[in-house]
Amino acid sequence: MVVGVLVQLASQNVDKIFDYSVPSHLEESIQVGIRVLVPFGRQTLEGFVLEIKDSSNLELKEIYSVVDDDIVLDEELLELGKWMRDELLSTLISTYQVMLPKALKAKAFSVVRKKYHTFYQLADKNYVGKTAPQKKILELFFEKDLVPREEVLAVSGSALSTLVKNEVIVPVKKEDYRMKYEVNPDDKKILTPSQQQVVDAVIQGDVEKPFLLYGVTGSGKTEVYMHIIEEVLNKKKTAILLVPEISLTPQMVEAFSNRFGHQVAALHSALSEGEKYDEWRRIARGEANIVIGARSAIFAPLKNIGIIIMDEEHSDSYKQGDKNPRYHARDVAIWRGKYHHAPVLLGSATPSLESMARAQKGVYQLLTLDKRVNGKSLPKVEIIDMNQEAKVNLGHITSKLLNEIRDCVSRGEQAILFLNRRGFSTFVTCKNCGEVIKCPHCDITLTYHKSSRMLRCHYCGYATNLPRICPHCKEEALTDLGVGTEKIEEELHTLLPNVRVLRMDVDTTSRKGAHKKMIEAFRSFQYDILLGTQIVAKGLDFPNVTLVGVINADTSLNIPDFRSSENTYSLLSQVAGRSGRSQKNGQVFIQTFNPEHYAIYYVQSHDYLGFYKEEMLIRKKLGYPPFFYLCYIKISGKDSQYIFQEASKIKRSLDRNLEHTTILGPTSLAVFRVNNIYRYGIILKYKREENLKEVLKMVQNHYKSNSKIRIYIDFNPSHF
DNA sequence: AGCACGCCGACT
DNA sequence: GTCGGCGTGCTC
Repeated sequence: MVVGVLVQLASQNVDKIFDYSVPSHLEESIQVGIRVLVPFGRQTLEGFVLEIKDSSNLELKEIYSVVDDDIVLDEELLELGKWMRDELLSTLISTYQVMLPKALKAKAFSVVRKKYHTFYQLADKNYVGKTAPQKKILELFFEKDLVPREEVLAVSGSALSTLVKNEVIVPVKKEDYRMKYEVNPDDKKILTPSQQQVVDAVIQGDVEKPFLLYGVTGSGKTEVYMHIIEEVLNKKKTAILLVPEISLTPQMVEAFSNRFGHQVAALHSALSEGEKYDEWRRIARGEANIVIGARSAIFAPLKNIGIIIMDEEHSDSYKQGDKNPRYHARDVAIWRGKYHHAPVLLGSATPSLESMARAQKGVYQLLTLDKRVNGKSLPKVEIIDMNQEAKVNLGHITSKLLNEIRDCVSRGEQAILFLNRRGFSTFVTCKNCGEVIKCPHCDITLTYHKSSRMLRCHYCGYATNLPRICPHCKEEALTDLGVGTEKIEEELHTLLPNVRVLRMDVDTTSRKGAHKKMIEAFRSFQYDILLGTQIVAKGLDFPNVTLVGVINADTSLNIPDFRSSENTYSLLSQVAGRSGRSQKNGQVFIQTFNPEHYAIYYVQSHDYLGFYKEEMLIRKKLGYPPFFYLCYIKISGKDSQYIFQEASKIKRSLDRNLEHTTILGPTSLAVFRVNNIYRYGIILKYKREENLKEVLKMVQNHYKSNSKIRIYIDFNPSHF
């Protein structure tokens, strides 16, 4: 027997199948998708068995051993990996590695850390208990087949040993999973007619086209997901629910566990590697039918998938942008949906422009929930012009907002204050007039480089010295300073000394469980105001919150990225949606230096489609997605001159070989040097370019054994 | 990714 | 003469 093995080395040079012979005593345990230990040059490596054949014409080494007792990658995932490699120009091994929990991504030798737990099983069904304790123990087996050791011990230790000795009951070792969910059963809620329509459409509809569920904040998307999943489970199928990689994942898991019990498995960053591994095992063994998790949960080893749901589908956390394979979970979801003939449901209150454009074209099926389940209208949004206020008030909270907070608290209601830290302090703004300096060629905010005191354009490379005075109002008021939550907290304490403020940001929530505790404390009204960054913007549901204040709407607007308007609109809509979710009407106040900006203006009228239309015009004009595809090529190395020279060569070669593609760059990255590695970027914009992949592969191959230079290719980057 | 081979400069 | 720099190529 001969096996084709892909070794666990993330290098393009060895990303191919190596043949090994299998000693006869291992033949029985060999399967495609199992891991084996093999000699490789002078080293010993783990690899995946991808092929089994009879012979080879090469002289072969023997595999040392088989690592697992079962396959870790099934046929579907093996195939998916090959598709990802071709689609993303990544190595095959990196696609398989991203599918598995890190505990399985072995170095030289894998340490299996499974924990076991003893259960007892009834072996002699005819045995009648001879003593009272024996009878009691046997009663335990009326209800279940496996009884944990503790439960048996709790009755009587000596009776247990007698029964075991007589082989009436036998011990069974099972893997002990670290995750223990507390389940507080929760009844299913009755859907509104429009929610029910969405469920029916997904369950009975055309599985070939993904669904886009556009549902306003508070329209009850989560309940819709639950009903869909229930229907899928009734058909004995399984479900994946993807949620953005943020701290609210555990909340979602809790809600689903309360509804569906222990068949829910969670895969997200709050779990330790060991816990993730345990959950992964439960899924692989078919003990969990619902997987909830962040990006990589899309690779959950479920069989017979009946639905894939992607909540907050616009979230950029679904795109892996920092390492290979640079995949988007949405694309993988659609692939797996096709494979299983299962519907894919993308849900959002602010769909990405790409998805909405596809829905408009009929590539996706559009479903809409435009009403809140509480029957109330969306909160009233008021925009506070900081340009006026800044002249009379040096603080960050306007007198208008302050008065509203005071009123809200005195009514016995709660407020959320949101500090937008996205894109924090990388741009330069004028304290006097709010002017932000932009690139003369690109209509994109210039990035401030503190070290050189220069402003640069990420896109075209334009650079200029930081001017002393504001080009707009001529005042000496340019600043790159931003504010933090601590400063706002201080300000609140001074202005409203008796109001209880809970500050929530990455600093205060980093401790495990801190996030949940804080949410519970706020919900139980131990605080009046929840002050925080992105963390408070999404998904939280506090019935008593009737006021949402956005302290600085502009920061995310000023990021040098073509998606900055979209991200701002989405963020503001999400945070506005925290207000008035229950019986009382909600209000929202947005402080901004750009009251006229459409990304802010449309939040006021809750007019996503209005925003969408206006943003589409701009994308079309500037040649950005969804009208054009983008591909980002990053070139890096230690010798900056050499890297620039090679980057220029690559650009020229692309110019020669690509006909319908706009090629920008090379420009140095915003953070040009990281760990003494210099980095250049080339941006490709194209609609249709038949031989793009081939040409890029050529570039990759040309440099693959050149250790001085590294090439990264990112299709549809979420940002540059 | 390692590791060996091999071809050049600079030193006990 | 030998030690060691790293460019190149190979791993079933």
